[in-house]
Amino acid sequence: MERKVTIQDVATLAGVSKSTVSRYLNAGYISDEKASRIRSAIQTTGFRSNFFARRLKTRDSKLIGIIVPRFDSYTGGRVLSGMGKAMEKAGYQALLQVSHLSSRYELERMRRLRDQGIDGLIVISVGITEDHIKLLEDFDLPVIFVGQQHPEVCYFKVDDYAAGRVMGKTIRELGHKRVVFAGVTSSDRAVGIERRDGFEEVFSRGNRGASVTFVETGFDFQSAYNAGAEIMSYCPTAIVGATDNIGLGVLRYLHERGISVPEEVSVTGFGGYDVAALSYPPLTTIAFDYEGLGTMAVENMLKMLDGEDVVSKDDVLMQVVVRGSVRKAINRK
Amino acid sequence: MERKVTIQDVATLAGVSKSTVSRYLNAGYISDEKASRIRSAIQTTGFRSNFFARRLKTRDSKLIGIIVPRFDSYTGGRVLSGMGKAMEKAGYQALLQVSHLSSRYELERMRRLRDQGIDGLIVISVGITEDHIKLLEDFDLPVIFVGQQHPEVCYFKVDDYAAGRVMGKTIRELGHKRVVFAGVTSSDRAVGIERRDGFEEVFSRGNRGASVTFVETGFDFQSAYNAGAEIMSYCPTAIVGATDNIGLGVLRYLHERGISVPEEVSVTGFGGYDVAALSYPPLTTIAFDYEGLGTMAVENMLKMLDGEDVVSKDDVLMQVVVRGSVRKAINRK
DNA sequence: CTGTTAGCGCATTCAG
DNA sequence: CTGAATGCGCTAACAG
Repeated sequence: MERKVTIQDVATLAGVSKSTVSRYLNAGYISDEKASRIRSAIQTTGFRSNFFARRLKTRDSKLIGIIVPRFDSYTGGRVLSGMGKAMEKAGYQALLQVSHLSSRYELERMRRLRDQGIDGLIVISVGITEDHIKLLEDFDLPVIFVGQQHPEVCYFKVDDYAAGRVMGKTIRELGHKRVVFAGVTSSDRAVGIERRDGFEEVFSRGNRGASVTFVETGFDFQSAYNAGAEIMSYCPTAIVGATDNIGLGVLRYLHERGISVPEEVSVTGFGGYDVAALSYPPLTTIAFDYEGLGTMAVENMLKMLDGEDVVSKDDVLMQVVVRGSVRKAINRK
Repeated sequence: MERKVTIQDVATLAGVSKSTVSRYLNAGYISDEKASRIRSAIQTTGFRSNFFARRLKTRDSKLIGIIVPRFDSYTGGRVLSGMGKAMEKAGYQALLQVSHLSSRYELERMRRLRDQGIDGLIVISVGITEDHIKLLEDFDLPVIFVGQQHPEVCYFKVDDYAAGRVMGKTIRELGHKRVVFAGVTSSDRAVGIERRDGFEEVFSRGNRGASVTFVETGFDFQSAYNAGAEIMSYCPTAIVGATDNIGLGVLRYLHERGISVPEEVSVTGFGGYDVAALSYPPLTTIAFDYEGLGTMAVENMLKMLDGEDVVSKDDVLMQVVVRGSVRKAINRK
């Protein structure tokens, strides 16, 4: 347990004062001679400045708190990846917390992170509630939400409503009439409500004989798979999963039951997970630029940290990816 | 920019001294009366103790640095997930960095993290080199490596060699003779060398007429796909991918070329990615308990932090998962 | 260009 | 049980 070497040790060894060393460290005015003496003193002592002492003075930590719903999620991974790039470029680090897809945990993590000396907080949220707004009142640091929206906060997200509409248009134009929308809890506004509403809006309006039945599942592959029987009980010609995971779970169910896709029923998802290209048949989906979303969130956080104003954005790039899992409906009588 | 409220403010408002407040905060001796006065003072001021000041005194940060190869990787996500659970339980947080699958970056991140006031460091490594060992010499904090091994460090990993052997046995028993092993760079000891060596050892030894050709690809799906033509040029009856991603990439290539699996050629992977169950046909693989690995790494880090000794472990649970992508070889003349 | 002097906010002796 | 005093290691005026 060797004593930690401090800036003082370096100073005495180099025969200068603490402040001179500090200046050396922080690009201040230094004569070449002393600079080199200090350099070698640091070398021999193996000095490394104390992170906490420094931060106690300077007031900023170069730390951004990030809350993700899960670690092992495709979407989260992509968003984080985009965030990582932007943070790295700016010399920031991530302090990570997981909400386990729970609003309660999310709030708890927000509170905890706030007290950890971070400069800003980014929450990949599972839904922005009144409790969030209330909590934000005694936040003295910038907060950005990702993936969900609320008029009173700064957020960045994909346009789930538009995505739903695009999907509605796609399925409608293929002539499908009996559709099951396999979605998630409406406590998730973006995925649970917006995608569904967008879909129904375009698909149903003035579409004679069209019906869309809602079946609720969880977010994971498995729970979608489990809902397979219920879904099929409605004899749909198309099944729209609210996420690619759901679409894939359904696909698996159908495959095991020997129900052929897309001949007997079309299946789609949302998200653009690259693994969705590997299923059999490959899943038609709407691909979002999650990485871009992450980058955008961080870049705007940096702006906020810089005192600039930022405006929320909910129309991150997306793209319909039509693959083998859909075809024109055969509307039997 | 309202002044930050400090422990002093609370003290004066409550009519006690700073130290009493500090004691209140840290479970010291306090009279009930003062305790409640302090409680309400904290309430009204909205006091929150300064993270950095606290850490400057107490010397520990409850922060564990973690380096992952990528954010958007299945394996990394699972390991992180396991780590997250264990850290949470112990009240630790993760300071995250990405190595981008590069040894150079990995070293750089290790250095950076070391100077960030973390209590310990866990590196999901892409390969432990001499530079790592050298760097470790002036590390004054516990370091654990995950996924790779080296006699001079503490590490936790799955038994890649054994996994290779198991796969070798599996393929051999199915009667395959002409095999292509689609692997990765040998700079990755675990995945690039151990899995391959284990496979060859069991598959080739005394296996009359057996041959295994090595084709190098990257870690990602796409580069495996790109290697498809080269792989097939050897006319294998079985293709063993060093990871599930590689297996899936190959599968995709074959599917697009109309080469049927497993009728014409068997394909396998390593890892147990859950998406590998969704491919067509579902991929035979060896599943590792990555989440358990992550948990184990953190639990042992906590031990080290506690001054206990820990021993490296390289035999994390694994399990062969035989799915539709393999069948008995038809060894035509 | 450089040394001296003050704290940053908190935890922790040490006397009461 | 409590308050006063001290210092963690560093940066930032302030005078030279």
